[in-house]
Amino acid sequence: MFDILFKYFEQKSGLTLLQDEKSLIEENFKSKRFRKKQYLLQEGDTCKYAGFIAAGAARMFSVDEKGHEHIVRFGIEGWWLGDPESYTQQTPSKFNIEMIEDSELLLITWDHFQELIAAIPAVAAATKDMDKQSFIASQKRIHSAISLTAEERYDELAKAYPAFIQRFPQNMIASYLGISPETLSRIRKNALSN
Amino acid sequence: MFDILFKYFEQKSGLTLLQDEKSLIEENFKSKRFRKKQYLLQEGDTCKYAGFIAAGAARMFSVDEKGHEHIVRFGIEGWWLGDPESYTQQTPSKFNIEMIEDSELLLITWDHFQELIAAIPAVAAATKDMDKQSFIASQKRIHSAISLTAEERYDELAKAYPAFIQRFPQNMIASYLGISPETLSRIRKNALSN
DNA sequence: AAATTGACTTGACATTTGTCAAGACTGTAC
DNA sequence: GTACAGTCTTGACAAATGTCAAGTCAATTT
Repeated sequence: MFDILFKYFEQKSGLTLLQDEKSLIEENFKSKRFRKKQYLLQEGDTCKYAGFIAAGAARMFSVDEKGHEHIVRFGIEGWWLGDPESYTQQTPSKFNIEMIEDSELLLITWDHFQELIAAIPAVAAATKDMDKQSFIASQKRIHSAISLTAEERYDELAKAYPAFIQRFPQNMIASYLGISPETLSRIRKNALSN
Repeated sequence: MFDILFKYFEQKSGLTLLQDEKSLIEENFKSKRFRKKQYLLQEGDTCKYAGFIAAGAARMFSVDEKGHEHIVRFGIEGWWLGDPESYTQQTPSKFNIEMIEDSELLLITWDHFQELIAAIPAVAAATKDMDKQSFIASQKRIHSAISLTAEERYDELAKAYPAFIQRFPQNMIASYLGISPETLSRIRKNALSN
């Protein structure tokens, strides 16, 4: 069950983990099962754990005054969950993280993560790479948001992450794109005739 | 002129730079003046240098098929310029970086930056922090883009970066927010009566 | 000083997107 | 098997935003 995590660190870092290092990782993460609709983080709470998704899927979202949900991020196997701001600074989060499917998460606190980074070069390198890639991906999404129409944003998502389209309900995809479910339904309808 | 850069590394890292380290930094960066409207990076070129803004201001933007510009990022004194994707992977960029004012930049190639990171703990720590903060800031902007109206996005920007509002022309602020200059003009007009 | 350019505003109108309400359909719970 | 909740679709209409064109103003150039 930790294998996917070891593989992640090794691939991202380009290094190989020693047996000792693997043991250290296992000691610092704790594995936990989540049922669909269960929360890893709720608005107002501090993000105590970052979670590596060994299996399953989740979403991070906010809820506005009108009760509308806005999905900031999806996560599937091999991705990380957590509100970076709340996690690194231990401040209350504005977001919720909820499982979309039954999931298996590997959890770690900020302090334990810092220990691993200090002790294991592969973890340090992988983390660094992760932050950089996250930033690059975010820039792309910002660029889409300010420069494309709803339909273009949908097409781009379908192309970049086709798995999302099949795996997540349409209303969540709409929320992720920042449009209403009705608009997305109409976009998809139009697409058929093109 | 390098003082602002030294201060940046020290503040971000919480460490103090030794004299040797300062010298090493000076050797690896090169200082260059840019006139207003001059480009640091043009679409299609590879982002050879990252630039630390010692003085001045700039914008990073794309141009779509209709000739419309979309500003992904602003930069002012103490901020960095560069397309992270193009810079770290040395691939052609989709963006342009242009000075909004006469500016003084401290430039460094990717390879030289890696050398500094390896040699100077304060630079390594500051860079790590920078990536994390950039990601957090990006997440906030994504959240605004998908959940707020044009007016709310403007208000948020005015609150978070009041300096931008005074310093940059309205049409650029509009482009940054992903709205037309006319819409921003009307938003500002309405705001007066509230 | 006259001409030119760029930034901003304003009005009229078009287009996109959101909202509300209703209905079809599916899978799940009881 | 029936009821129920969730998801998606569709239509009618409202609201937000974009587009085009014209005009003002200030700064810059000639």
